[in-house]
Amino acid sequence: MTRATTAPADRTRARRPSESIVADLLEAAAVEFAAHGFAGASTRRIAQRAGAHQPQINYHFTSKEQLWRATVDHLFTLMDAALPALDRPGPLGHAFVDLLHAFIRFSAEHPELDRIINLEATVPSARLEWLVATHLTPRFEVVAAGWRQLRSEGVGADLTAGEVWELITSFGAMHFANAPMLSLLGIHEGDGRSEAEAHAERVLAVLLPTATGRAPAP
Amino acid sequence: MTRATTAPADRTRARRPSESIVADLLEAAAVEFAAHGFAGASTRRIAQRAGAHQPQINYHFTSKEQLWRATVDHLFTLMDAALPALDRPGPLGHAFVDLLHAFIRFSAEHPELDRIINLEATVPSARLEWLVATHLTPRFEVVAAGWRQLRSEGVGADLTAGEVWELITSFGAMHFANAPMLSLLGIHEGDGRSEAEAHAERVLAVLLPTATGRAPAP
DNA sequence: GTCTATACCGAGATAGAC
DNA sequence: GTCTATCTCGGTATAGAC
Repeated sequence: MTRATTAPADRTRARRPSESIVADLLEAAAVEFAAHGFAGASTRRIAQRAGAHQPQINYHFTSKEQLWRATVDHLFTLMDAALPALDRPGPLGHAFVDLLHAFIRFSAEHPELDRIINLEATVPSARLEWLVATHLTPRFEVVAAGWRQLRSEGVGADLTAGEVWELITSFGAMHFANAPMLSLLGIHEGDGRSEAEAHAERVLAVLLPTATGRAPAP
Repeated sequence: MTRATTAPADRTRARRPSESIVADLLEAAAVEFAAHGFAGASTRRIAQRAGAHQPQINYHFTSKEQLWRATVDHLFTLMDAALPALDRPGPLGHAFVDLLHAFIRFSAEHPELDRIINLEATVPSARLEWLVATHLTPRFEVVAAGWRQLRSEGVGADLTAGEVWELITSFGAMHFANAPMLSLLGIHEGDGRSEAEAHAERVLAVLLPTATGRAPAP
């Protein structure tokens, strides 16, 4: 493949038509940052994975740090597009169930976001502060308000909003973020779409044990 | 402090009496590996934190990789010393409750181990294979056998052994491993010893909702 | 066993031709 | 905007005096 011109084809990497380089760099950066963390990831490898040259990262993103932030922004944009709103018309419980299913499904398809968040979560840093203030806090507020409303209606397990958030982001997302380890352990049935739905039901069995016709599997 | 000899005191680091260097290096390595991952941690910083010189790491541990494995071994040794056995005399349910309390308490006191595991869990590697085969699989087998026994006695929520393992290691341990993020989010009340007990009760409320006089808080 | 000096490599970032 | 060449820095590991 790679075009058959008269020029030597054994170039380090075929020249790119310059169209989607930024998008390709963001996608490659998500994989590398998720796999090795900010410090461990290298811009050389990111560029190589995207079929670009390393200095193009500095040209398009100024610095490695800016590339990291753009990558996180990009992944959250993808996630928002995949999640339904919580304040739509109809029963809040149904909206909550749908939101959780969509979140788990997204975590299965894009484990990179949860991995990146977990990699930053353990040590204070400017990146973590930015991540929490920019992306996590606003979303937590929405979920927390929804959960408190549900609880005031007598629905849901006896858990605080914070505990619900922790349960969803740890137990819910870790199943896919840590898939390589769980696979070696013999847990993790397979990455099929049905696996995401099954896992969402597991989480819901804990959060909404008796609500809206939902019950623990027999 | 640091001894007042005639020699210049502004040495990079005071000379060590050579007694506990290995132990100090292991402790420093746990902190640095937990904070930055294997690739992101640097042997220079580890040595500096331990009050040693960087080449001493290669002398005592041969390589960075061997230092990492020794660090993991060390942390698991600490954990084993802090956990009660599951097959002691008496009701298995009680032993299970005690084990979980001790595990959560250890996770609160030594969040480094869970952090190191999570940092490796997301990408296949020789280190991950070693970690799972050497340390995780044997312990998982014990917990899984205990859980299946409990279930056969009609005790415990309707969860597989794998799901119980995931719940404990993610929701149970993440509360302390990700404390910096949760603190910025406004979750996480404080690191007190009572916080560990409270969190263990939360996990048990999910795992053993109705067993042995245990019930969800009113 | 400890410490200094250093070899060697790969990192991020920049300059400048194209 | 792209690409090559290169600067500078920090990484791991090793040699050899003490």
